[in-house]
Amino acid sequence: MTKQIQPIRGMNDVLPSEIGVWQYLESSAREILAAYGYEEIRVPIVEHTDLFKRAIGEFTDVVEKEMYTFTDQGGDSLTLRPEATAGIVRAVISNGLLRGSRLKLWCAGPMFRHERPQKGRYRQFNQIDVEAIGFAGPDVDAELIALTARLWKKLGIERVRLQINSLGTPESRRVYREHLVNYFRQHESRLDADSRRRLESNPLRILDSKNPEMREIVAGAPLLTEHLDPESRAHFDTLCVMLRDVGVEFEVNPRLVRGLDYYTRTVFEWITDALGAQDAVCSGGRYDGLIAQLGGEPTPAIGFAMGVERVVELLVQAGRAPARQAPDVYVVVSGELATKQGVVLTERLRDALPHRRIELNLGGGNFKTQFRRADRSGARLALIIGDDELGRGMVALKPLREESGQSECPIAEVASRIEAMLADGRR
RNA sequence: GUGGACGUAGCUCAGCUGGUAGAGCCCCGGGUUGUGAUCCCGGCUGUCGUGGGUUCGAGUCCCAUCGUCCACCCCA
Repeated sequence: MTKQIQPIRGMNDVLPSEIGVWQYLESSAREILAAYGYEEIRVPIVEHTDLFKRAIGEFTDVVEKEMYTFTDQGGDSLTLRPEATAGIVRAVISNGLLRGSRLKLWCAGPMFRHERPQKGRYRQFNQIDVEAIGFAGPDVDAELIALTARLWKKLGIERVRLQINSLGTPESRRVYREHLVNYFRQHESRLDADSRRRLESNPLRILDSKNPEMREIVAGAPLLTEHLDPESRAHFDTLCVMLRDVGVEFEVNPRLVRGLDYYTRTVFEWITDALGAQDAVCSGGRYDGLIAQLGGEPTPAIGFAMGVERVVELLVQAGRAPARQAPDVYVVVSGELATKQGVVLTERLRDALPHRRIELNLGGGNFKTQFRRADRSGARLALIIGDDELGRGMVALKPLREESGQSECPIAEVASRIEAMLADGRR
């Protein structure tokens, strides 16, 4: 035996037994996005490293230590995308799609971050990413959030709640940041090691500390919401009113800070208590400055990313994982002639009943074996093709999920007979 | 990057204080020669994660390494 090759840490296979939930989530999302007028865009998984550095921020954890970066044969530094927005914005600019037009786009696929894996966090993970470009809001903010609420409802997910906040403009945030740093400096002796580090790198994150000992200091800190510029204040107030008007419940969390540098004004996050330490299921916000920062016309925009693995886990926990698709008919063959005819008759059956799942027994096996396979497959009907029956121009049909016995029918009528039996036994 | 727990057949796991491995499920065959899910009988599978060390002897002790899980950091 040669040595087996191991899978890469933090990268998972989605097996056929699990794929049903994924498809359920994807098709539900696809449907709702289409209903809101969003169009799919597909962009590369690899981009120039500089794109992410400029978009996400040079000194964020994602860029500093979590990117899969490599040099290609031409000597360029490339990176596997750690998030989707940067690539989508780049594509919009590269293809000249801006020019005053307004875009509603979505994109789904894998992202890559070199982190230590844990529950709900993997090195290759999937996101459904939605972006509305060219809208200043707050109406689009409200609609986008309503879209996500509608998706949870459609999926039957209840263990999520919405938190929102406003980060204001870059200017007001900078002013606030100074207030915050001043405040924490006064209490520096009481800060834990992580928080002291953040004082330099990202003071806003101290507000988000999970250390209970930090709670008191954090509680006394100045709030971002108290330092918003008037326009951001109005924007946020209107958003809150709109959300109430459409019946989306939310909490304002003045300590909600996003990790990526590009966010401005509205930020939101759907969180759950069902996934251990990883509580964010879907989050995003407004990034009014990013497009200009990447070389496009200054254009306001908002977007969010949904963690597919996390939502899949919520669906599984909620018992919303669809059952594996079983065949409608399993074709059992007996005898040399019947084995040959089995292929032909099954193909004809597929012509006649294209919407039915028909599984032909392949690779031989005696009757007992074939029936066992038929049973395990979950098929509702067994179609029996034997040399005896063929000699008389007949085949046999046996229901596998009910008591009623086996019956014969002429080959010419088999399609309509199967259809009748399947329709008959329906729930 | 840091910390803790764990790695025994395809899967779930047992294996006491060291004496060269077991159960259930799955899979395959059989129980009158063409009929499943129950029942009965039989059968297959493991370099006990990997590499060293201690020992007459290690799945069982020690070290290292890889991997999994959970948490920190950070994030979807």
